[in-house]
Amino acid sequence: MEKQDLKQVGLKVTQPRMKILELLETIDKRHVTAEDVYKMLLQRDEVIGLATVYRVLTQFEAAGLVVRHHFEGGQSVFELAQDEHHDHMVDLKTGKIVEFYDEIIEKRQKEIAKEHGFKITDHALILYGRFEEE
Amino acid sequence: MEKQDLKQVGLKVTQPRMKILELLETIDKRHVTAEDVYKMLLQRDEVIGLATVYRVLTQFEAAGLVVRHHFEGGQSVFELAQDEHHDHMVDLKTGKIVEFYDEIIEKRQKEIAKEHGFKITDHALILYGRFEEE
DNA sequence: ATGTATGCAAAACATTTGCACCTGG
DNA sequence: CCAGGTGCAAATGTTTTGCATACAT
Repeated sequence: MEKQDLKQVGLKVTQPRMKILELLETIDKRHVTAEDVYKMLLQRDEVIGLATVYRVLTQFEAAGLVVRHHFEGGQSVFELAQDEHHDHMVDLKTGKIVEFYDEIIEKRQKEIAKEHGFKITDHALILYGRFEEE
Repeated sequence: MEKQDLKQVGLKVTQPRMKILELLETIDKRHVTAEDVYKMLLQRDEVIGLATVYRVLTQFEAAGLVVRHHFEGGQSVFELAQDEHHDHMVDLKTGKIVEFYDEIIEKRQKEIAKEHGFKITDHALILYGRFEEE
C-alpha cells in the first residue's frame, strides 16, 4: 500500500509521487536514471515533468524510499530501497547490473573503519567489468 | 623522469602535459578535480585552459597514468595511478580522503565475481562518513 | 613542414531553481 | 482556503567539442 508509505515519510500523497513510486515498484529493471523514469512514465501515458521526477526522486532518497548511486557515466542511478544493503556488479558494455551481498566484506569494512576512527554513514562497492557471454 | 612516462604511453611530450603530470606528482593532496588542477596551475603561474586540463587528464586516464573516481558530489576526482590498487574513505563534511587496502576484501571480490561469471576490469569500494574529531 | 595539441568560446549534458499556476486535504 | 506541489523555462555546474592558431619533431 503506497499511500501509507508516502504519508509515513511526511510527503503529501500527490499524483506524480504515486505514479513514480508505482513505476519503481513494478518495473523489472531495478536501476534507473531520472530520465529513464521520465520516459517510462511517458510510455504509460503519464506526463510528469522531468524536473518533478528529479525533485520527487530526491525527496524519496531523503526519505529513505530509494537509494541513489553514482556509477560511471554521469547520470545518477536510482533504485527502490530494500531492507538489506547490497553491492553491485556493473557490466560496462551492456549496462546489466547484478546485486550481491557478502557478509565477510561487510564485516571487514566495519573493522577497517573502526581502525581509522571513521564512522560510516554509507558505502558503495561496485565491481565494473563484463559478464561472460550468456 | 616524466618525459619517458609520456612517450612510453604514446603521448607527445608537450608543455601542458608535462606541467600537469608534474603538478600531480608534487602536490600532497592526492585527490583533485580538473578544476583543482586548473587553479593550482594558475597559482604556479602556469596558464593552461580548463578544456586542456580535462583533455589531458582523460588521456592520462586512458594511458593508465591516473585513475578517475566518481565520488558523490558531481565532479570527477583524479589521482596519480599507483602500483597497488586501493580503496577510499571519504569524509562527507571535510572532504578528507583516506586510502586503504584490505587483502581479505580483495580476495572476496574476486571470488564473488567468479561465482557470477563476471570479469572485473575495475572496482571501487568507497566508504562515506565522518572521521572522528581530531 | 605537418600532424597533433591547445585555447577560447560555444555546445552539450545532467540537474536545479524561480515563479505562476494547480491541487490535495 | 492555502500550504505545498508541479510545469515550464531559464539558470547552473561540469565536461566536451569545433575551429583557428601554435607547437613538437
